Amino acid sequence: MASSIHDLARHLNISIGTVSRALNGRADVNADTRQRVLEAARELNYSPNQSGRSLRQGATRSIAFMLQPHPGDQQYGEPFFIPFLTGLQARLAESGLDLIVVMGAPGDYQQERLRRVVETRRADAVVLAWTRREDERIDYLTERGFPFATLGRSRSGGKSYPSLDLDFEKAGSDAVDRLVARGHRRIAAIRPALNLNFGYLFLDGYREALKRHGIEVDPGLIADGFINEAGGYQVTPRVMLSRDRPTAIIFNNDAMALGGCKALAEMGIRPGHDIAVTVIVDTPLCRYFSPALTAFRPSLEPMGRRLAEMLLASLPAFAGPEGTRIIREVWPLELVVRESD
Amino acid sequence: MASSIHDLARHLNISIGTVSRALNGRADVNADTRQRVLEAARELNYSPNQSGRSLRQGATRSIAFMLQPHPGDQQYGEPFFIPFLTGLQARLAESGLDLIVVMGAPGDYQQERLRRVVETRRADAVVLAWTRREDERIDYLTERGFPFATLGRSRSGGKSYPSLDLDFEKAGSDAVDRLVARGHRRIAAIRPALNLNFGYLFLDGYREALKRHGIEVDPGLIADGFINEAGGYQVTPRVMLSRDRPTAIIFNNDAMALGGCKALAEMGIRPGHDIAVTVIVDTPLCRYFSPALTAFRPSLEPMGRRLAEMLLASLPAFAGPEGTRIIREVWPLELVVRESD
DNA sequence: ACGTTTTCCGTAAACGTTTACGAGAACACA
DNA sequence: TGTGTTCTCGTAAACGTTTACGGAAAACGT
Repeated sequence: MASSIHDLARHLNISIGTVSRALNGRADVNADTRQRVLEAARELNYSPNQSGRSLRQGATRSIAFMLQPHPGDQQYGEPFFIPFLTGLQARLAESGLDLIVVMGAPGDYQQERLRRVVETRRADAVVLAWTRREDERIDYLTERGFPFATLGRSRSGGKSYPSLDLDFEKAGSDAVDRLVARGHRRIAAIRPALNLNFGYLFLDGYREALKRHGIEVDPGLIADGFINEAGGYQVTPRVMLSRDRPTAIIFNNDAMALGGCKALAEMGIRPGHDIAVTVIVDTPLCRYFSPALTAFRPSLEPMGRRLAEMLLASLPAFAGPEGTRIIREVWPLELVVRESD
Repeated sequence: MASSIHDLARHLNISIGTVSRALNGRADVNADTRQRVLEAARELNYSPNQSGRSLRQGATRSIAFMLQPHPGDQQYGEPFFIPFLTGLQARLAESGLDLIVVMGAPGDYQQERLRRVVETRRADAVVLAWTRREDERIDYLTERGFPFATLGRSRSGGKSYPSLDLDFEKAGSDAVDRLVARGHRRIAAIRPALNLNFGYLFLDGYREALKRHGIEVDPGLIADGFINEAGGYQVTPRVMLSRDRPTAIIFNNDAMALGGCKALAEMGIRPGHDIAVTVIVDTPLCRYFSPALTAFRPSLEPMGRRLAEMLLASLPAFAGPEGTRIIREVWPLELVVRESD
C-alpha cells in the first residue's frame, strides 16, 4: 500500500541507493537527480518507514517520557505534566526527535513498562519523573547503560545523568521564613510518603530554617501521607491534635493540601484565618480552591525545554562542542501569595 | 550490546528459525528445545528488537493517542485525559499492545504530528480527541485507510470508524430541565468556539429542552468563546448585559466556567445566590472551586477501556467473531449537584 | 520389512532502510 | 596522450526479525 524507496527507484529508473542518498541530503548526488527524487517522493507521497530506518541505524529518533497516574486517584489527573511535556516536546522537535509518552498502569511504579521500552528499544532515551530517594529505575538504566534524564533528583545511579529539579529546600526554607516573620512558631510540615526525593529536600529546608530561627523541630508536627487528597485528609488531623497546636501548615503537594483543607474545615478551622496554609508545588487547583492557596510555583514549560536540551547534550549523536554537557540544574520556585496564609 | 536472536541461536547451537518459533509459542518445536530457549533467553536477558519485528510483520503493536494542549493556556493542563488514558492503556495492554501518547505542539491542531505518525508507521492505529464538526484529521485518515477511533463524534469521514462520545445533547437538555423546574426561564448557554462538535450537540439539547418548555430561544443568551479561562471571562459579560438578564448559565466547558465565574464576581454576581451556574463537563477544578460547581460528570476510565475495545474489534488482526464490531456509542453523563446552582 | 504420517528443525527469503565500496565517466593538468 | 582527481551512481551487505518450504528422523500402521 504505502510506497517504499523501491517504488521511487523503479519509477525514476535509478537505484535505491541513489534515492536514499538524495533523500538524506548526502553530497554525492547530482543536483538534478536530487530534484527529480524529491519531486517523485512528493508525487507518490513517500515517507520513510520508521521501522526499517531504525532497524538499520540502531536508533529510533524518539524519546520516551514515562507518565504514571497515582494509584487510587483516578479523578485527579496530572495537570502538572502537561506544560512540562509541551516544553519537552517543542525542544525535541527542533532536533527532529519525537516525544512519546508511555503510560504506566497505576501502581507498578513503571518498572515493567520501563523495561519494555528499554528492552524492545522503542526509544533512544527516556525521561523519568517522580524520582525517589533510592530509585530502582535509575539503577536499572545506569546499569544497562541506557541514556536517560530525570525530572527530579535522586541518590541513585552515580552522578552522570542529566537531571533538573526544583529547589525544594529553598522553598521549604522560604516558606518557614515567611511564616516566622509573620509571627508563627508552631509550623507543621506534611509531605508524601513513599520515598519521593522532593519530600526529603523540602523537609531539609524546613528544618534548616526552623533551626536558624531558634525554633525546636517538633516531630509531632511532621507527618507523611499518601500523595493524594485522601492522604492529606487522613494525616492532617494528626498534626492538628498535637499537644501544642500548630498555627501554620506547609503542604508539600497540592492534592494533599486539598485533602488537608477538607479535614481542617471539618474541624472548624479556616485557612487564612485560624491557620496559615502554604503549599509547595502550585497547580491550577491551588488557584481555584477557596480560599485560594498561597503556593510556590514552578515554571514548567521552560523546564521541559531545558531538560530536553540537557538530555540532547548528553547523547553522543547530538552533543554539541565538548564541555557543553549540563549535568544537573536546580530551578527556583516562585512564591504566589493568595489567601490561605 | 543487546543480545539478538542470533546470539541465542549460537549459544544453544541451534538455528535462529527454531529460536524464533520457540519464543513465539509455535507448535512445531520440541517441548524440551523450547524450554532451553526460554531459559537461555532469560539468562542472556534477550528481548526482541521491536524495529526488526515490526519491519518484518508490518505492524508495530502500538496505538497512538494524539494529545494536544490548548493554545495559549500553558498553566491549565488536561486532567480530563489522564483517567481516560489510564483505561485505554489498561485495555490495550491486555491485548499486548502499547499505548503511546504523541504530544502535539499547541495550535497546529495535530495535522502535522498526525501525518508524521501515520506516514512513518509508528503506530498501527490512532485515537483522536477533540473531534470537530468537520474534522480534517478524520478525512485524512479515512482517505488513507489508516485505522483509528475517536473520542467524540464528527460529521466527517463516513460512518465506519469506532467512536465513543458523551451524550451532550442529553446533558444540555437535562440541565435546562432542572433549571426550569426550579423556576428559571432566562437561561444562557456558553460554549467553545472553533467548531468542536460537542458544542453543537450541547446546544441542540439546550434548544430542544427550551422549546419543549415553551421558552423562546434568545440568541442573545448564547455565546461562543475561546475554550479556556480567558474565553469564559471574555464572553460571559456579553450574555449578562443582555436586555433581560439571565438567571442561569450553562457552561459547556470547565475552564470557561471558571473564567465566567471570575467575570461574574467582578460584576458582583454570586453563583448559587444571584445566578445558577451549571457546567457540562465536570473536572476536579469544578469540585474545588468556590462555590463548588454543579456539573455533569463523565466516567472516563471505563470510557477509555471501552474505546480501546471498540478499536481492537475494528482491527482485522484482533477482531473477534464477526458481528462484534461496535461502531459508535454514546455514554451518559451523571449530574453532580454542588453549590453553584 | 516397508510405506505413511508426524515431529522437529534448518535454510533462506523477505520486510525497508542506510552505507561502505568500487567503478565508470568526466574533467583537469602536465 | 597519460595520469590523477572529482562527480555520480550502482551493487550488495547489513540491521533483527518472522515464516514458507522442504527434508531428515522418528513414530506408526500393516
